[in-house]
Amino acid sequence: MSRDSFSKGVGVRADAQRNRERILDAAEEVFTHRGTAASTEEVARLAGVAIGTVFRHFPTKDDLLAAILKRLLARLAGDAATLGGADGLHVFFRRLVEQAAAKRTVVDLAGVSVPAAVGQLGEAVGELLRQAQAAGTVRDDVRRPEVMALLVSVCQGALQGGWDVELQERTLAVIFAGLAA
Amino acid sequence: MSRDSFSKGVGVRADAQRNRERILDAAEEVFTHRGTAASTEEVARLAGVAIGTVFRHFPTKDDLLAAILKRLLARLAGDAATLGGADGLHVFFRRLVEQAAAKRTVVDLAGVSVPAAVGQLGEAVGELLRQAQAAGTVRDDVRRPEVMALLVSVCQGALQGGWDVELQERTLAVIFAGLAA
Amino acid sequence: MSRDSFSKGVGVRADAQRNRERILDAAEEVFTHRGTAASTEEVARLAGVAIGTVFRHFPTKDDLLAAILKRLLARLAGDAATLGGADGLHVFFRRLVEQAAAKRTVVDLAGVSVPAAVGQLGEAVGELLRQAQAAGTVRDDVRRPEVMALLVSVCQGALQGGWDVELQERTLAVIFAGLAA
Amino acid sequence: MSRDSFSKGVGVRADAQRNRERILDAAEEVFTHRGTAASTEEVARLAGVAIGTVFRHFPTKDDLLAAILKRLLARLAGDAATLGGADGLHVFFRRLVEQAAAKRTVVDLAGVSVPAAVGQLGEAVGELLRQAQAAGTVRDDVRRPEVMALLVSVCQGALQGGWDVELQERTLAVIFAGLAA
DNA sequence: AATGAATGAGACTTCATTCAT
DNA sequence: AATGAATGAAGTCTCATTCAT
Repeated sequence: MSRDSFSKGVGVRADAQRNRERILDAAEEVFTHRGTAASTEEVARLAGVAIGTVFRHFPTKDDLLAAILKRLLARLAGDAATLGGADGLHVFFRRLVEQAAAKRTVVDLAGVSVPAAVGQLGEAVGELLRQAQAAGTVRDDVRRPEVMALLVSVCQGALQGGWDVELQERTLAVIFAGLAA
Repeated sequence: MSRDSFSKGVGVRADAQRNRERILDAAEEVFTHRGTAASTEEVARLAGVAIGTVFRHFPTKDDLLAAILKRLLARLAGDAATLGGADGLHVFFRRLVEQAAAKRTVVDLAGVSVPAAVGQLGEAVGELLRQAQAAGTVRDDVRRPEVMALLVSVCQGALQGGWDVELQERTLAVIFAGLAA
Repeated sequence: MSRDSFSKGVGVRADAQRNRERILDAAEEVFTHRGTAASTEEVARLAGVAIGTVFRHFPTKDDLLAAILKRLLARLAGDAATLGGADGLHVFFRRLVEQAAAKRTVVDLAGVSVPAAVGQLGEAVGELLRQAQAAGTVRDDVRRPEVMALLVSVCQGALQGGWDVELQERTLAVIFAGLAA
Repeated sequence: MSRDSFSKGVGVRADAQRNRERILDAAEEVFTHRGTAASTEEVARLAGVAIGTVFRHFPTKDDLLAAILKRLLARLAGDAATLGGADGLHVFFRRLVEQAAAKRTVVDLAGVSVPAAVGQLGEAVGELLRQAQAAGTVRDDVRRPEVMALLVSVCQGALQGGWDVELQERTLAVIFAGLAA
């Protein structure tokens, strides 16, 4: 009956876990493209589960949104951790902006409580900043808060106007110049 | 304040105009603080009119949002027109960010049709940029599109994190450095 | 000032009367083409008066509908009075059906109180029937109520399916055969 | 009445089906007596379900109206199929008129999309006509379209004036005479 | 008598959430 | 643990009717 190699109890949990992921994936896809106003039912449909299942895993729509944001931030922090060196910060910056231009997640998620999650991202960015300053790519008096602020700002901006690649590069160029030693 | 130079037979119109303004003010207040998802009914309540009156003036919620945006942009363009000189652009930039930090309007209004209005703002910013470059405050190869992009970005960013004055200044400092000759 | 040859008081009344007619014409046009669900405001627009004027003349939408119906029936009764002879009834019948196919009035007006007005129409039809029977065109045992019923029925039917001229003729042919001696 | 031959795992469906029928019944009752302008909320009330349930089953008021019409036509076509012989057409005709006199449905439903459903009814009537002509009860040159037209007409007429049984019979008598050989 | 802005009840519809199966 | 039907509050919008000018 249970389709796992372990006991029933564990089997069920595996199922549940699988559903949880599918729901999160679907939710990211849906809210990312249609904004947070999209209906939870559409998420369920895309995830291939019934609406009740969504609410069993995330008792509230806000819980679902928060979970997406948390996962997204964790992913970004992971990305950042793989970078480093003189221009790790720059690469991360650009990468983030590219993502934001394609998705709406970060923006619309504003308002959802973002407890510790941002903390992780902040630390990762701090590390990149430290390395860039050590390499002399970034001025020494630049501090983490404004880097974070610029990061968030440009991401938000990117998904507004319909930036093309050139505009994105010219905009980043100004910021990179401002950060440069 | 101005009572108008006519007075006979235009009485009702004056009332309607007064209501129109009250509705716009209320709408700006409401949507600005709660986002565009706030209800039209709340706008009516704050404006002190019945819901039907709101819809008589703005047949659709989108019409109302568009009207707010239009008025806001006109106001900003007007502001810009009074500035100039070496650091007119910088002043305008900072002023805008301060406003955005207090309001949500600009952000959430994205998606609403923004016909010619943005045109005005773009031109005003272009003029400020020209003057700043003439005065040598801004590098010559900087062009209007990226200035607009940065402007929008930082406004968006400002109303996310809850920037304090210091963070705002440090963030703008990076951008101004990036723009500098 | 008053554009009539009599006293001011009469002048004003003439204006009001003119408005009343314009409103009735507009209402017939509007309700006839869009059904009784059309808005009173549209009637006012077509009549070229303000909505308040419509309600001054007809305190209720139902009053307006009743007035249209009354006028329509009076008109039909007048038409009938000009006919007669062996086939006056047949001509009237056909004429009515043609009208109904183009308008919706009679149908949708069902439900509105139709006090004495139908009386007039009934009498006119009764007279036509009498003459047709005198001429031997219609069977003697046919009575007014069923003629009225058939009249109403075919009018209603005509504005449903989209009858073409041929179908209308074939349908009337059956009824005329049924009435024939 | 019938409990269905399945029973496991289809429980909810049975409930839903039951509700669907209750809503259709309620809707037929309501729209039939008050016209299509009656509110969907009243339908819900009479059906004993919440308003949301009505819209879950019929996403639009028009969908609900169309469903009623479809069911009504199917029922009529079924009735017709059980008849036949020399006076099947006459019986069907009379039966339909009796129904119409009590309900408003057929009339007001005009305008709602009536896809294939009418087709079924048309065929059934065609068959009755053929049999009546074979039996010599109806003239050979009478064709289906005018029979349908008369059918519709008299139904419409019946629910206008408040026909009593006698008037109904006298009216049908004229039509039957017109159809007779 | 006319105007037209304002009113507010009520219509349709959506959607987060609950709960019987 | 999953399903999906049911719920009902809330939102947008329409329109008959009132009333100040």
